[in-house]
Amino acid sequence: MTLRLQDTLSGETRPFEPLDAGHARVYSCGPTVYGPAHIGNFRSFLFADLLVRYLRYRGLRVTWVMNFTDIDDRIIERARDASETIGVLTDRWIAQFRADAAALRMTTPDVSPRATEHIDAIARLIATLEARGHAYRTEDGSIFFRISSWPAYGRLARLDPTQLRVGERVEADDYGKDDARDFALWKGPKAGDPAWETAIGAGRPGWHIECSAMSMAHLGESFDIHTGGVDLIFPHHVDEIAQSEAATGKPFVGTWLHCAHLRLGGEKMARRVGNIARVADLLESGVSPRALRYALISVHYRQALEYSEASLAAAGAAVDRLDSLVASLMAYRNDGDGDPGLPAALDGARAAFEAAFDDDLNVSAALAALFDLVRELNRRIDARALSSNDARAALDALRVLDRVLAILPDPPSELDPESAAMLDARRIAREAREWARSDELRDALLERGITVEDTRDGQRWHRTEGAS
RNA sequence: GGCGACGUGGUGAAGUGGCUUAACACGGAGGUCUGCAAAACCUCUAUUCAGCGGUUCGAAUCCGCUCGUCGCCUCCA
Repeated sequence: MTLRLQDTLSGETRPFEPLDAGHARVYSCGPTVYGPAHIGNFRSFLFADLLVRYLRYRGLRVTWVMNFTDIDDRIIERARDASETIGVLTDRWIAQFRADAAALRMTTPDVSPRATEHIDAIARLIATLEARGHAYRTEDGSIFFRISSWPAYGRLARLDPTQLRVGERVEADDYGKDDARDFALWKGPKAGDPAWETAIGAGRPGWHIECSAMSMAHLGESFDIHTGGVDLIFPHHVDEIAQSEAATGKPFVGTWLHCAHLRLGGEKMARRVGNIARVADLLESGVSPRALRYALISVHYRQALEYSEASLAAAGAAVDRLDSLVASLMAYRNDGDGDPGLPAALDGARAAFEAAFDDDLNVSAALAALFDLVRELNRRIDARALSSNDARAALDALRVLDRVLAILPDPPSELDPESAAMLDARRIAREAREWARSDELRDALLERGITVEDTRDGQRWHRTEGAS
């Protein structure tokens, strides 16, 4: 069995085969850093994270590029409002994004290019488009892509150009183009706006061309996978394809993957709607970052996902169940011969897990396989069927699957000496059946953020989620 | 107006022609274990897959219609 992915452009689900055998090159449209990303944005970034993690789990080398759009109208506007430079503003929000991403255990991309650091590459790409007759200039120094020069335009979005409701959402055109459907590659200089002096003149890049230039700069003119939210299909990705392929004459991307929206209150989460939630705010209010990650990744990426307090609570409970199992396995001690059925159970779970992910990243089915294993292991723990070595092997197997999911607790760090002493004192009190003293110490440890539970193997402890 | 997606239990959600009289998680009810607590385990919790009609030996799964929800239609992940 191999990984099969559903490509937005062709609509087909087909086996994934990288252009270079054994090396997958992936580009993900990253955030525009004019403010903090919301968890709907993060759903699509975590979907890309899951993809990259699974490709690596499958033994592929992966080069993952996720850009920062650090120049656009909103950034200019915000910087002006705050009387600061766009560099100061975008640095701040990039730092915030990285903190949020780390909290959610998003893999750090191999390259995180910034648009403003690729101005020359962008200018060169535009110059090529001009030379090939796909672009034209307007009086203000802007350069547009001429859609009529590219017959395949719009195929990704399956849009009929004659049916577009031109004018409905298009603001009064600031830049004056030949055809309403043409899009800006380069925006001519405007008083007060940042501009760069380049071989194609002064100005700043349009949005779509950035992603073409940055992906090609780091992954080559043709690469394997391009991800983003469904709302980027049109116009962003449609335009990327047109300008990239018009410039190079080569196929741009092998597989397009698009993540469905996160919803809140039945509607797409969007600043415009006002129904957004932010990572930092949620963590501030005590939400466990792993529960949030679980809530955002636990549904198939092409399925709209409703976010709510209840879904977050359910995710937290599911994560707790995993934590309990991990704690049980770590505390487990038994000198017996071991469970002859264990290897088959572990292998079966792994096979089911992989089959699910191979099927276009069916994470719900993969989680079902994981939780089937959880119940199976708990049963064996209760029955004292495992040996100490079995418990270690089971834990190792869980950690292997977790290379993809990244939802298990971190291996526990050392306890501070004082807490360790309290834990030891409690053990002694329990051996003396001094229950009041035992309960007192349990409460005191809980106040220090350490939850203690008693098992046949003695005490086991874990750090209380959200308290650390 | 155009294009597209979706509608499965109290909730989220797998399953897309027979292996499923429907995974898994959350929630609920009862039980076991236990100094207490917690966890865990066991049993139960959809004769049914928006509605109607059709195809088929057989449909949640294919086709048609109806109803409903959501998304995209120029810079939103």
